[in-house]
This record gives sequence, structure tokens and C-alpha cells, in this order.
Amino acid sequence: MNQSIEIKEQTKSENLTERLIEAIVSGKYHAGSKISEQELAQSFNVSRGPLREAMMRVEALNLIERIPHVGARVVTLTPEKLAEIYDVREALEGMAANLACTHITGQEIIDLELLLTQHEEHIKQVDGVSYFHQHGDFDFHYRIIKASHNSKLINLLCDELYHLLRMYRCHSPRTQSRPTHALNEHFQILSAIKERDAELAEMLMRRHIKRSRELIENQLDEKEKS
Amino acid sequence: MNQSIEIKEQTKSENLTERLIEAIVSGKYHAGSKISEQELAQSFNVSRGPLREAMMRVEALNLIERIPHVGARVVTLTPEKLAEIYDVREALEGMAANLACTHITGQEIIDLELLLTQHEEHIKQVDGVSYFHQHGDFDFHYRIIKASHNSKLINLLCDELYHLLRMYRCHSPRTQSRPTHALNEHFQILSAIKERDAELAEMLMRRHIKRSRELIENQLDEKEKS
DNA sequence: AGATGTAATATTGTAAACAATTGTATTGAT
DNA sequence: ATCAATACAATTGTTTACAATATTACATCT
Repeated sequence: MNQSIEIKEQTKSENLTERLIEAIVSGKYHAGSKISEQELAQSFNVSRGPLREAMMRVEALNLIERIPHVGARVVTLTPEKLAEIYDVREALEGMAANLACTHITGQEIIDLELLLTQHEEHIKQVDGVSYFHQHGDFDFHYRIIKASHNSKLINLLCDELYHLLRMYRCHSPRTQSRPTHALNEHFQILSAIKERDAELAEMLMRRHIKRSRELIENQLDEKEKS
Repeated sequence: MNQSIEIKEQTKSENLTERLIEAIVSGKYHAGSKISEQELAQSFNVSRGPLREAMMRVEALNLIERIPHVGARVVTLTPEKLAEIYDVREALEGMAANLACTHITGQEIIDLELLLTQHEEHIKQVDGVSYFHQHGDFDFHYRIIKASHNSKLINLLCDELYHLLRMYRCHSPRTQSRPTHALNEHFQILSAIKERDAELAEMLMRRHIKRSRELIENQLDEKEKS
């Protein structure tokens, strides 16, 4: 029950991993910049041993790139890589929506409906403000993924790809969103899941992701022009 | 040019990772068995430092499970996990076939046609023997994945999931296959890719994976009865 | 006899020292 | 002046030693 207290009950190496991820994702260490083991170890007040173990894990998340005997660098985000991730997301989250139709529980459906209703309220109140929606968007997708009840899928999306996506969001200067359209699509997806229509749910989810991808790519194009 | 020699040009930690993977996948360390750091370090003639780093990476591949202050165990394979992996494979390899339609090169198509022709010959010659076909099956899928030219997708399938799948194959006592049917499906998939029909290629690939999944699950059911 | 608590042992987590490789700077030659 | 070679400095890879945690065995108590 006292989860918030127990959270500190972890090894330094694990603690470091999380802090490293946060630091990289939030942009504290700039993309492409070199990461010195000694420096980091000092700034985190640990030895190089646990730090290196943390770096192994962060490397596995593709947040840093290591070259033997040379060093580690924060990964550089490119539009090409973003496109690749979106292709993978489309495939995996589409499958998640598909599987959710079979495995979602009644309670999860109720919770999702409540979530979307709340989003609706927020959008009405703070029309045009996209921050909450970004968070809410993540939240919706997160829950659909969980509702697939496929731990491999959950692991890939929520652990492996999630941080990279967050990194893009943090680094892109205030990506504009489309709250009302996205919300409608969320409602459609949920509706399909409620009707246990796996094919439709998957198709709608993939279309939904494709659209948010197009939005981001258009912004990148515009930024390139300017 | 002298790749085979240069391969040894790597750090102990990396070398260890590969050897650990091989040992686990091949079944040298039994599923569920405990892995002692000290023992392993001695048997590989290295210190615990590099070994632990290797274990971090192997853990990221989901081949072992670690519990802080307790130790690491070889992951236990269950039919449920296998089913989960097949769902992910279906999604990702389906997308790979889809993307291959856009990004495959002329040379890659030529090579694939040659490969399938060779498979055809082999099946005719050694009718009923499935070993080569298993290898060839991997080979075909491997090339389609590469032909997607999506490095993230390639990484997920060929690095993250590949070893787990190999592990299942190694542990299942001679899984029977269906060489001729599978080969036909391969030809169909390649045909769709040649015609740049992304939707069809994806659908065929997904169906192909579903069928090989059903085959394995039936075998598991039979084994359960006996 | 069973259960609980404590001590001993073994294993993992961490730190610090050592070795090896790489990049750089300086020196010399062309 | 530019290029090459060598030596030095700095960083990473590895080993060894130490600290903290968990498991096991034994003893005591109910």
C-alpha cells in the first residue's frame, strides 16, 4: 500500500538508470553530446560500476550510443528515426487495440470511458491548450496497450519505445496538437473495442497514429523551411 | 575485408554477452535454473564486472530475469509467452512486409527469388526433412525484415525477439514443420511485394505467421495430453 | 513438534585501484 | 609549412577488495 515509500527500496544501479533516462529525455544532456563516465559518476555521487550498468540499460533503450574504448553519446534524433518509430508504433498499437477487444476487462472499459469524459471536459474548458491533451493522449494509448494484456507488447511499447517518443516531444518546441479530432478518434476506438470488433479497432488505431504522425511530419517540414 | 578475424576485436563484456546468449538459447543453462555470478565468471575466466554488464544486456533481451540481491534465473518458457511473442511477430513482420513493398531494392528481390528457388530444390530432394527448412524459413523472414529498411523494426525483430524464438525452437524437441505449404506462402508473399501491393503483402505475412503459430500450439497441446 | 528469532554463510551490490586503448600534442623531418 | 611519428594524457575496460543484503541452519521458546 505504501508504494510511494517503497519506491526508494531499490539498488543504486536501478535508481541511476531512471535518473539517467529522465535527464536524457528531458534534454538535460543535449542530443549528440558526449557522456563522460567519470563526470557523471561524480555528479550522481556513485562509483563508475553502477553507472556503467545503468548505461548498459539506457543503451538498450536506444537513448545513448556507445562505442568501445571511445565513449557514449546521447542519441541524435532525426526525422527518419521518428518515422521509423511511428511505423513500429502503428504496427504494435494496432495489434494492441486488436488484442484489447479480446482481453479487456469490464472495469477497464469503465475506466476508459471515464477518462475520455474527463478529457472532453478539459478540452471544453481550456480550448486550444494542448498540454493536458498530450498527457491525456499518452494516457489513453497507455491504457489501450495495457488492456491488450500482452506483457511483451506492453514491455516493447511502454518501456522500449516510450522514452524515445517522450524525448521527441520534449525536444520539439511545443508540438501543436489537435485535441478535438484526436478525442473523437479515441471515442471511436473505444467504441470498436466495446463491440469487440478487433479488425475495426486495429484499423482505427492505425489510422489515428498515422494522422498524428502526419501532423508531426508537417511541423518538421515547416521548421525546415524556416 | 578480413571480417572473420576482426570479429574477435571486441571487448570482453561484448564477447561474454554473445557467449551467454548462445549458452542460454542452446539450453546449456536450463530454463529456470539459477545463474551464479561467481561461478559464471570463473567458467568464462573473467571478473564479475564484465559479466554483470553482459547480464544487464541479456536481461534486456528477456533471456534471464534478475531480482535485486537475490540473483538471476534463466527465463522459463511458457506457452502463454510464446503466444504473446507470436502476436508481436505478427504485427511487426506484417509491417515489415508492408514496408518492404516500398523500400525493397531490385537486387534484394532477385536474391529472394534465388533463395526461394533453392528452398524448392532442397524440399524436392529431401522430402520430409524439416531441418533445412527451419533454417530457410528464418532466412526468408530475416530478409523480408531487412528489406523493410526500417532499422528500428530490424532491431526489434532480429535482436530482441530473435533469440527468444530460437530458444523455443531449441527447447522444443524437433518441432514438425510444413515445408511445402510454407514455401508456397513465401512465394505468394514475395509475389505481392514484387507487385508493390503493401496491403496484400502484410495480410499474407500475417496469415503465414498465424498458421505457423497454430502448428506450434497444436503440438504443445498434444504434448500436454501425453 | 512446530514455529520463531538469531547467528553464520554465501551471494549480490558498490567502490576503488589497475590495465589497455584511444586521441592529442609535440617534435622532427621533408 | 605540412605531414608523419612518437610520446603523453585522458578515458574506458577490467580486476580486486569491501559492504550490504538475503538465505540457511541452528537454537530456543511456546
